[in-house]
Parts: sequence; C-alpha cells; structure tokens
Amino acid sequence: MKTVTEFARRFNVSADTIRHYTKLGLLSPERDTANGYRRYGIQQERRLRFLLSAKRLGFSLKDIREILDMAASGDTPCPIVRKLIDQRLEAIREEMRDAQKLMARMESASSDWRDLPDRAPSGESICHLIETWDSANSFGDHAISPAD
Amino acid sequence: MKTVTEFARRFNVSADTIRHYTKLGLLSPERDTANGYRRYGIQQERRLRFLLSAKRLGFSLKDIREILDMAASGDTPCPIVRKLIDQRLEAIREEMRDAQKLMARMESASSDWRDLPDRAPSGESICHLIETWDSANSFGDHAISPAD
DNA sequence: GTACAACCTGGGTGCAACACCTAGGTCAAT
DNA sequence: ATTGACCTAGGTGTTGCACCCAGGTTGTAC
Repeated sequence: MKTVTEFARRFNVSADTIRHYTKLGLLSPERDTANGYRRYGIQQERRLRFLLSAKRLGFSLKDIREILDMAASGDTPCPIVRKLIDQRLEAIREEMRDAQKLMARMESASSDWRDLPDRAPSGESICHLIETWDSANSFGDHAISPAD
Repeated sequence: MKTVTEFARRFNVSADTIRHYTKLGLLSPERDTANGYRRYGIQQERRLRFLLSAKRLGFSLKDIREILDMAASGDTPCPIVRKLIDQRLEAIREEMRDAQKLMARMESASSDWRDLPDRAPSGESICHLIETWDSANSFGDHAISPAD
C-alpha cells in the first residue's frame, strides 16, 4: 500500500498526475482511516499500468474511462477499443496533414524572409514580412480565401 | 463602421471570435456612444487581416500580441517575427516526430489486433488487446521505460 | 403600435491534461 | 521540539475559442 508520491515515482509520473487520475475516478485508492491519505495497492497498479499503456496508444483519458467502465460492468471493451483506435488514427492522420501544410508555409516564409530587410511599422503596415508573405501567397483576401 | 457580426462575416470568422480578439486587446474597435455597440473601421480591418495572416503562419495569439505591441511602440517587430517563427517551426517539427511515432504504434496495434479475438475482462486483465500489445512491445514496465 | 427576428452587451462555463500554488495537517528522524 | 518531506482539498492557469444566459436594441412587417 503506497502513498501518492511512492506510487507516482514507481511509475515515473508526477504525484499530481496520480491525484488527477484519482479525481477523475480512473484510479480508486483506499484511504488511510487515520489521516485520509490515499493508499494504492496492487489493483491500482494494474489499473495504472493499463492506463499508461492505453495512453501510449493514443487513447484519451475520456476514452480510457469508457473502456474502464465497460470492463467494470463485465462487458468486453475490445470492440470499442478497436473502434476508438481507428477513430483516433483517422483524426491524427488529418492533424498531421494540417501540420504538414502549416510546416510548409512556415518553412517557405522563414526562408523567403532571409533575403528581406527588417522594416519599421507604419500606419499601413504592421510587419511587412507577414503582410508580404500573405499577399504573395494569394491569401490576401481573407474574406474569400477557402478553408485550409 | 461595422458591427461585430458584419465584420466577422466579412472575414469569415465567428462573431464570438471577433469578441474574443477584442477582449484580448488584439482589436480595439470604437464604441457607438448611443448603445455601446462595438464599431469596426478600416484600421481594425487591417489589424484583423494581419492577425489572420499571422495565424496562418503558425503564430499564437500571444505571439501576435507581442508583435502588435512592438509595432505599436514604433519598433520593428521583424526580428522577433523571425525568431518566433523559427521557434514554432522547431516545436512543430518535434510534435510531428512524436505524432509519427504515435501513429506507428497505433497502426501496428490496430493491425495486430485484427487477428485477435475479443475477450471478457477479468480480475487480471482489463483489455487483453492493450495489455498484450504493451508487453509485446517491451514497455510492460512503466516504472523503467524511458521517455517517449 | 406591436410583434418578431436578428442583433447587441457583459459575463460565465466548458474543453484536455495536467502543473503549480495555497493553507494547513502528518510523520519520521534527530 | 524542530526540521524536512510528505499529505489533504481546493483553486488557478494554460490555448482558442464555442456556447449559453439574461436582458437591451434595432429594423421590418403587419
């Protein structure tokens, strides 16, 4: 039966993280009746090990709660686990695509700017680097530019 | 002089977003003395256009505030703009690396699981898919597993 | 004149996953 | 008795908005 800090150290996470998971109901330690301290036993080690594995696989705490709840009610969580991972996968793929595009924009801007001088702001312009980049890339009209 | 909704529509963002930017001080509309309504003129259009361009380049609202503040004080923001974009770029590159690794784990898990049956939870196991994946990938000991 | 839609206001909450801080109680060793 | 390291509950901050509330305003139609 370990206290928060001992338990946390064993799993290489912060005590705050353990308290957080506990507050969310993902861990349910016993309590020391004398002082109210949380006490984590072997069951909670299993739960935390599971939780960390699931996180490594991209499951959110909300996902994990859902899985834990199903398991607690005796049903097999496997079907939703399969579903959830495929959903996350799709979501991540899209995020990566967006991030790729963003990176490309940033790289092109950063490299274009190497040849441009600094310039003081004016009533017309705040930062000519950004403004020039924007119109050079045909996104000058934010009213019309399509989604991206 | 446009009201929030008109202004927002023109730039294809939500009125709430405009109010948000305004609350943060990134936009400073005049006020209709009669009813207190925000009124956005040409100066604010320029600011918003700049803001949206900067966002497209990966700058955070905090970054943008910094840039705007410098410009307001008459200094050229170009040096920090160059610095900030390179920092963001590095940060994004790292996020992408992490996301890549995560994707690889997820894909391998998802495909491994296609051959495995569903199984009911037990006292020992919550979801054997996840637990099996974890030990199969040598991360069973979360106490020792290095950062990732 | 009045009803109704569509607008406006400030201010509050919610999201994800914690990190950090506060104020005060506990515990073991010295 | 005093440290120092620990514990508790609870609140705040992070990012960029979206959404909701109660109540005031504006414009148009009947």
